[in-house]
Amino acid sequence: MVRAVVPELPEVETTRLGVMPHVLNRRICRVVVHRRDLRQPVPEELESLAGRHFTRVERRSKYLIFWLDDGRWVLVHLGMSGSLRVVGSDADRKRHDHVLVGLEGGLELRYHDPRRFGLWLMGEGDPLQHPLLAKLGPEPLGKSFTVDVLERACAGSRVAIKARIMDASVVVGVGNIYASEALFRAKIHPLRPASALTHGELSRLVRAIRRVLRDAVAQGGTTLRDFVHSDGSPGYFRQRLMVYERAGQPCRVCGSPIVRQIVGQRSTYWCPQCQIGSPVLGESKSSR
DNA sequence: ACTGGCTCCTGAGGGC
DNA sequence: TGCCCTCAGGAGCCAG
Repeated sequence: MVRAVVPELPEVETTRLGVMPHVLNRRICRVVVHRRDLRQPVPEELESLAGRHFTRVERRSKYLIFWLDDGRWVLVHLGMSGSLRVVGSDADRKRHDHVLVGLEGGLELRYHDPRRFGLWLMGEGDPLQHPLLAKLGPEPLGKSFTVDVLERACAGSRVAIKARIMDASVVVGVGNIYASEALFRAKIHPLRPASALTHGELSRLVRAIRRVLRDAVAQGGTTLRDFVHSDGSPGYFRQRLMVYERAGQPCRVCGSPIVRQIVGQRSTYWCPQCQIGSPVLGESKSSR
């Protein structure tokens, strides 16, 4: 029952670290786009990159920024099912390998994305000013994500805290899996209205988000070899999950059955015993 | 200004 | 064995 792993921030960071050493300063021989219809059309400009090379690979939120030697950049988002890997250029192309970046030395950077929710964009200047990046909140592992910042974002908000921490304008990189996991670790009920949390609870939550993401990034490090010369997808790790996808199973701390409910259109899991709090919000009556 | 809901897409898994 | 149905989800966008 291993579901396809959705790339969350740790997976994106692991991808960056895995891909970077193989693509940096290696001349691009050719770019082939097999399917252009991702979330937005893959820019045709991409196919004229032969002769250029990448000088840096950075990450902002779940976006990867590949800097070119002429000042332009390529922005890649993995969406829900995207992955990047480096293979020998003679490796068989798999179904859903949509973008191939051939590099000197017989290597190829390949973008694989069955659901095509991903994104490839090009631009120049400051990528952080791009409309998709300009309004993003702080990086969860950076210094600017503090209790005060979260407290301000939650003040006066009646939204469930789980939805609040998944809002990229509050803090980036907290996807559906890690939102449930962080709330469990902070012992906070996911349905509590954001404004009802105390300073102490928000402080716990900030620490839990950082811990859960940092641990996952650290684990990702052990899978880096899978990014090269592998015919499979990158070996995304599976962190030991405490609640996610464990509905009905005993809580690893107290043994109570884990509860699942749709919150804000997304599956949400929690332990009714460990995560106390009186959700003031009504039942979600989503049709999904 | 907030907030909730819809949308893109395909593969996996369950039921029969 | 095989078909059909449902579900999952990042995040931009839109409407109330």
